[in-house]
Order: sequence, then structure tokens, then C-alpha cells
Amino acid sequence: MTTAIHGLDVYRRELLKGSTETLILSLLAEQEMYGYQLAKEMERRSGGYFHLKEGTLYPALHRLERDGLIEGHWELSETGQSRRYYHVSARGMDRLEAMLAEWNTFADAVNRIARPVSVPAYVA
Amino acid sequence: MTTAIHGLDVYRRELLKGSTETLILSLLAEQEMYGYQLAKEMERRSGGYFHLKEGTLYPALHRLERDGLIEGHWELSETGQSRRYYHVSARGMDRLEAMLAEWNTFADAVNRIARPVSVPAYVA
DNA sequence: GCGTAGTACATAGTAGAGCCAAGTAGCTTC
DNA sequence: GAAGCTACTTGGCTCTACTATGTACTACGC
Repeated sequence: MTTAIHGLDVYRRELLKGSTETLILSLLAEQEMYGYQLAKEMERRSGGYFHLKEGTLYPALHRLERDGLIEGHWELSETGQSRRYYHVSARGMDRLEAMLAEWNTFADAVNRIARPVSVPAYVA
Repeated sequence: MTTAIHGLDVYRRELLKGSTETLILSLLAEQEMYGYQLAKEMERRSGGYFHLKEGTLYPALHRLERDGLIEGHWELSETGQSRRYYHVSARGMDRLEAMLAEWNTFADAVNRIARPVSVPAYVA
């Protein structure tokens, strides 16, 4: 059923694959946040482009915490709901810088190979 | 042993994950090529950044051909070695355009969330 | 008080991409 | 004739994101 555009769906998902943790770290570096809030903020900032599912978000947070890049603590909201707030550790800050540098290098390399759509090489 | 920078290794690999097929399509859209040549060209253009392994390259070519995005035919070089040359199909051209557009959207969205390294938000 | 919707977190299972490793095979060089 | 480069193939592994499901609390309408 999704055959026609299936390839693009996959492409989009795979693109995201490498970047989720960088994006999470970036947002948490600006301010402490809990998971749900983070998902909303990411969606808002990207104009709806990024919509993190729970099955992506929470495992990612667990990985980041396990690796010591972020640290979390429980807080109780006024409404009585438990929320786990995360902030970036010193080590996480170092990693974030490295990841952003890597992202820039990567994006450069891609652009050096993939010519922009406006200049189709095959029209010659 | 790789613990210290393990995360970055993974990051780089995962970044590549979404883009390999776009990069391959881009190069093939410019001129017909065989696998080995493609790998070398990609490495040359990216200044050594992209180094496609066989286990990545050939399965990717097979996928692209299976999906009808590229078409291949065997040729015998002067030296007597068989080479499989690939060119992008019409369908592949459409897909390539869509993928490049998707890449631009994605890169934009990332940049809207991940602030450049030069402006660390945490120094405040 | 009950169903529904929204918030908030957790996890088992699946699919897919890239990698490592090993293999096949022809050619060149020493 | 062994080594090394070119050129393509394949099997098994790891990792990530997604789907789907579950828990639990709050708020609202009826």
C-alpha cells in the first residue's frame, strides 16, 4: 500500500537515525527538560518536521544517561505527575561539540557530492 | 578499547546510513560507473571522508537495482575484468530529486535545532 | 462513577542499513 | 608462484528507529 513512496519514508527515517541523540543533546544543553516536553519542543522548533515517537525518545534518553552524557532526576509536577528531568553533563557537553563538528563535516561532504536540485546534471 | 570515542564512531556510521543511496544516485546521475569506480570517486570528491566498504556498497547497488532506480549491465574491460556498469533510470532520477529535496529539508531542520558550535548556549 | 482524552514514562519485538570477514576470480609484478 | 591490486559477492553481526502495547495519573463531560 505504501509502495509508491515507501522508499522516501525509509530514507527519512534513516536520515534521522544518526541525529536523534545530537538533537536531544542540543536541546538539553539549552535548558533542563523532561521527555515529553523535549518531544514537543523538538516538533515545535522544526516546524513539525521532527516528531519523536516514544519508542525512539525514551530509549535514546536511557542510552544517553547510561553513557553518562545526560543526568536525570525525578520531580513531581503541581498536578501530581512524576516527570524525569534531564540535563547535560560535562562529558555530554564535550560530546555535543564533537557531534556538531562531525555533523558539519558530514553535511559539507554530502553537499560536495550531491549537487543541488536546481542544477540537474542530466539535462546536458 | 574504543570506548572513549566509540560514540562518535557510531554517530558517523549512523549519519551515513540514511545518505548512502542518495550519494550513489547523485554520482551515477552524472555518469555511468561501476561499483569500484564509484567508491573511489566518492572518496576522492569527499576528500577521503566517505570510504564505502564493499559490504555497504554492493548491497546498496543491489537494492537500488531491485527497486528499479538504477540499471546495470556487464562489460569486459581491456584487461579482461568483468565490470558491472550502472546508470540511473528515469524513475531513479525522480527519486533522486525527491531525496535531495528531503535532504535539504532535513539539514534545515537540524540546523534550526542544533545551534552551531561557535555559539555554546551553556556559557551564559 | 465511568469513559475518554491527554500527559508521561517504559519495553518487547521488528525491520533495515552498514560493517566485518571471508570468498571467488582475473590481472600484474617481482 | 606468491603477493597485491582490481572487482564483485555473500553471511552474520550490531545498532537504531519504529510499532505496538502497557502502566499510571489528571481532567473533563455525561
